[in-house]
Amino acid sequence: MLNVKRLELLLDVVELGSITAAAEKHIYSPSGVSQQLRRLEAEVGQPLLQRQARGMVPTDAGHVLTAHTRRILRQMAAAEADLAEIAGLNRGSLTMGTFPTLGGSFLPLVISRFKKQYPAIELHVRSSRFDDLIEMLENGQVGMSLLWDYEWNRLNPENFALTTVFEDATALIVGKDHRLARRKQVDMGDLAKEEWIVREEEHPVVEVLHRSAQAAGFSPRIAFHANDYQEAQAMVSVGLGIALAPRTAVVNKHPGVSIVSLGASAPSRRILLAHRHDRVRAPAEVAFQSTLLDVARDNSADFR
Amino acid sequence: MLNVKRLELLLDVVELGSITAAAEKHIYSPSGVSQQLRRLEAEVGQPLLQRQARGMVPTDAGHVLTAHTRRILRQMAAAEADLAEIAGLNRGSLTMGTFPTLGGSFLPLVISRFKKQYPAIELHVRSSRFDDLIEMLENGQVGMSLLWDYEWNRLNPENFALTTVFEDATALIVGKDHRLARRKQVDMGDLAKEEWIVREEEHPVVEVLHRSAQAAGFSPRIAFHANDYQEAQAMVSVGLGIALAPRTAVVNKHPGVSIVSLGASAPSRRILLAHRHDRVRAPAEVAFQSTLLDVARDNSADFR
DNA sequence: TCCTCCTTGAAGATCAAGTTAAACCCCCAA
DNA sequence: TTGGGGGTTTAACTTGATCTTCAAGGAGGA
Repeated sequence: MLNVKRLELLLDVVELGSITAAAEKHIYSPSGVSQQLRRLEAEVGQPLLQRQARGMVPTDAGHVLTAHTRRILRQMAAAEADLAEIAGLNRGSLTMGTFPTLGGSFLPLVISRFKKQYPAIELHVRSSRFDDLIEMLENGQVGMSLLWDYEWNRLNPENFALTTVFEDATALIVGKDHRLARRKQVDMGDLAKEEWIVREEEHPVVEVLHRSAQAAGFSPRIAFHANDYQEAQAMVSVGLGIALAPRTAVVNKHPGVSIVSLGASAPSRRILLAHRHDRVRAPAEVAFQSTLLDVARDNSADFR
Repeated sequence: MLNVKRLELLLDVVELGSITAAAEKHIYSPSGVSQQLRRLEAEVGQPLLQRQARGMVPTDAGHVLTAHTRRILRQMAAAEADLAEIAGLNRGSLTMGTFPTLGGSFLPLVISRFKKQYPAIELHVRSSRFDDLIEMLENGQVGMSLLWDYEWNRLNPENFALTTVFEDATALIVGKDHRLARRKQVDMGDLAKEEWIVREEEHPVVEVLHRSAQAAGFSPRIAFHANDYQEAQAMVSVGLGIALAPRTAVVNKHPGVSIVSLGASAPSRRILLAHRHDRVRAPAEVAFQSTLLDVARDNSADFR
């Protein structure tokens, strides 16, 4: 295959009219340029330049080759320009994962700001459950993903590079007419007599309830198993019981309920952004992470 | 500037799906390929490949770069092909295509003048039918070719670079004693009652007849199918019927016929010179084109 | 669990791309 | 004829990129 550097030299010799001029342009010695041209002619098997008293004149083959060289160099310049565009975030795409409660509250804020800031970048979001997110991260279906953990089952930072986005407190949901509805904050210890509405058994918030109840010295009585936080809020609103939920899960509050802080008496979950350690990240991904953390900082009050 | 060898490696890794496969193709060690890719990524300042459990997948930048690489490599292959062609043709030869009617009238004038002007250049002419000419253009058997089209089936200028040489009017051939033999010009409308002599059914001039007859409001009655214009003229001369022909097809007029202009009442065909867009043309080809256009200009009166 | 396939890193060998220095060629002027 | 100046070429050498080998490490499948 032809050597592009040599082609470029040929082009400059033809355009500038002499080996010396081309050598100056490339900060080479004339001798070096001469040798490269000789090799190029050997490669193509025919003379490309006619040595004349005053400089060089291309042969037919030289003409053809310089014309092709212009195209090749133009194509290479185009390639570099395109790469610069991607690095400059005028182009690119990224795919990220999230889970439902954040997909319905925090993430839309991030996406909205990111799209405003980098309108050219194609953004794909996949919402799934925890185990699927881990799998998608591992096999590369998503480049990064939002995840969560509690203090008793921390994610191992050796498996993924983890960045804490914010702490998502556990809040108490009570009916509008409940005796605690007006309180700013209550303690788990005050709730020993209550009936509870929980998510399906294996849902993590159930464990939050059991652990914090146990810490407060009682064993919760379960009145109802809900399928999602909307259903849970509806049941709370009609007085069937009270419930726990991550703060972000109830940013869209049901009109018939009140949200009360539990302070430090209930554990919070950590919201994390994860990506594979071995993955060299594209500029678009780094930019997205930065936007996401900005939004988290700006809106931290709402999730407390 | 990007290193083409590395680009080629990237392309092969992407296409073959693994570093090992690309290394085998190039008879390199996998380690060497891995190192080159790493350097390429360092050069462009961003990841190009995502290392995955099952092989490699290109990033956005990787996709863009491989696409450009294909073009660059294609361009370089074209350069080498052109050089090989020049080398094989002993400096300054060219091959062109034509079709019979021009090969028997216009083209000899061009060749005669060109040989006088450039005696050192070897000239090859291949005469063939339309479809073969297209194929020979595409696979490089001819560097340029004369072609023709009518207004209802124009050649696509995206496929070939086209230069109009001249318009070849459709003329009427009548016997010496025919009622219209003395006329300078007639209209298709005057020919509704005539018997026609045509070329074989799929010949384009048959379509010219049907279209212009239909435009003039009649359906032509066919008296004879001729194999070439000489035969057609002979049949016309004995009064079997009249015929249509491109003006250039009857520059060598049969003594027993008269040629009458049809003005705008019959469509003319366009005579074109075509060459491949991606072909950088040798000086000999450019010179030939220029001579050809000169001859067309000088002799335009004869083809009208 | 081992085995296999693949990728990566470190260290060294090799060869092409550059250098310098000197010669050469051709035209031109004294 | 001779000398000088533009330019190119050759020879010999240096250097650094590009390969290799060897070894380690990771992930999937029997």
